[in-house]
Amino acid sequence: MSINPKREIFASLAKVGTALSSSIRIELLELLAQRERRVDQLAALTGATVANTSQHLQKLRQAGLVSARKEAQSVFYRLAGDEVVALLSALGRVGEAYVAEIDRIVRLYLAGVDALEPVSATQLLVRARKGLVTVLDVRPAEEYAAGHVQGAVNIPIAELEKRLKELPRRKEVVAYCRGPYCLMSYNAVALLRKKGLRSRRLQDGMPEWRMAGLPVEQG
Amino acid sequence: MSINPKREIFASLAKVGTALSSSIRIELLELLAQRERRVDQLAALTGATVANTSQHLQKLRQAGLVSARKEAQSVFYRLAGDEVVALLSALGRVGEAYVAEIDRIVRLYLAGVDALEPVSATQLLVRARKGLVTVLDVRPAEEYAAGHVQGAVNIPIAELEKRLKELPRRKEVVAYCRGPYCLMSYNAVALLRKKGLRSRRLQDGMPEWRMAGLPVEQG
DNA sequence: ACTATATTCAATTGATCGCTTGAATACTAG
DNA sequence: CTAGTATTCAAGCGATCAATTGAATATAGT
Repeated sequence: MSINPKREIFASLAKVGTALSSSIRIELLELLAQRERRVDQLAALTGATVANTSQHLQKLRQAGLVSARKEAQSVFYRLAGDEVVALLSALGRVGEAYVAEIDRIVRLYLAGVDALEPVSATQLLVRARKGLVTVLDVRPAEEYAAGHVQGAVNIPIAELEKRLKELPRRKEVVAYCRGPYCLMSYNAVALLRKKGLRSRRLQDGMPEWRMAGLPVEQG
Repeated sequence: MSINPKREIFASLAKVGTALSSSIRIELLELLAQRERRVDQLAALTGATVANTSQHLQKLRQAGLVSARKEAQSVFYRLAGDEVVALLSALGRVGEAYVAEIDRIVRLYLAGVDALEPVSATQLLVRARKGLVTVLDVRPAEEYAAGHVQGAVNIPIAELEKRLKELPRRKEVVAYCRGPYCLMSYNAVALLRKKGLRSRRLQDGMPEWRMAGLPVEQG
């Protein structure tokens, strides 16, 4: 294979990315995810001018994200396919989960960066064996059953507020979930602090814990 | 919340889109989907300067797509989470399905090879457990060591022709590499077929396999 | 043919992006 | 402390992008 076709593929994917780099275009895609619409309708809904909307739509079409159908004077745009819906969904998950959500939680509940300092796995192991901390697994019960940190208590994040009294108030609670960027433990720490308990996150989650060869229980 | 929360969400999604609007950043993400890497390693792999690579990585971090871990002088970057793998995968799917340019590239470089139906992950899992297929990992040895499909044999693509006799001829060989746009498995299938073995590609690669929670081995 | 409607095209301006260069910072090893 | 390594920062330049404006094209109704 002589030339590097990967480069060209990345460039093409980057064009799709570029199509997603404008908030107006994202909004257009969200609107088109509901049903096909005319240019002027989209312009009215987004508040942009018709010409501007038209240009954005053409960029989206060039990137292969939308397609157009002409009827009388009007042009109806629609999403090019289900893959685009999946892409929007994936984008939403990443965007909301990692940028807005963490940012919101951090600003809302956790003043100061130091307050967020996670506990390392080795620290936790030592302190848990001394009985100094409560280890809290906030994942769903079935994931807990498949394997959890030795001695950890399982209270899924959704039930945490109701079952607060199961946690001893005098010990610090170290919460963990699926991994370093799983949000459940952030929310758990936020909630516990709000309720007056001392709480921190485990630096990593279950996969990393297991991978490090640290003690795991099942059931 | 502020005046128009929807606008803010679109804006934050557009930031993620902007992060995906550069071919270098896409390539960085694909590389990081394999495993965490240092800045200078990524610079060498992409061919960009270290400073430029660093700046791109910071944009990715700002968008919440990657995170960094410092060790000694080095900074190791990795994907922020599984959602990012899903996003990359969705991006690739859109590209594959709808972008004419990618279609052209695929036709240009992969004629005759891409016509072969790929094997899905679940199909492979079932057939591998029955001993019906040989699973072949054609990535470099170090990537294989960092994690590979359970039971897979590792023969890097460069050595495949010399080490053909290591593969049983009566079983079908299912080859995989880094992901849907990694070309090594295409080449592997082409070579194996030329040599008279039955062979197909795995539909996706290692990152998707891992994300699906399918069995992975290390070492 | 004439007019109204819907969309696209073309040209412009200000802003942002990407890349390079050279320096600054952070950490390690001796 | 000094030298070496890894990364980031800051400034600058050319290219690209977003939005506006005004005109051009296409279609339908009269």
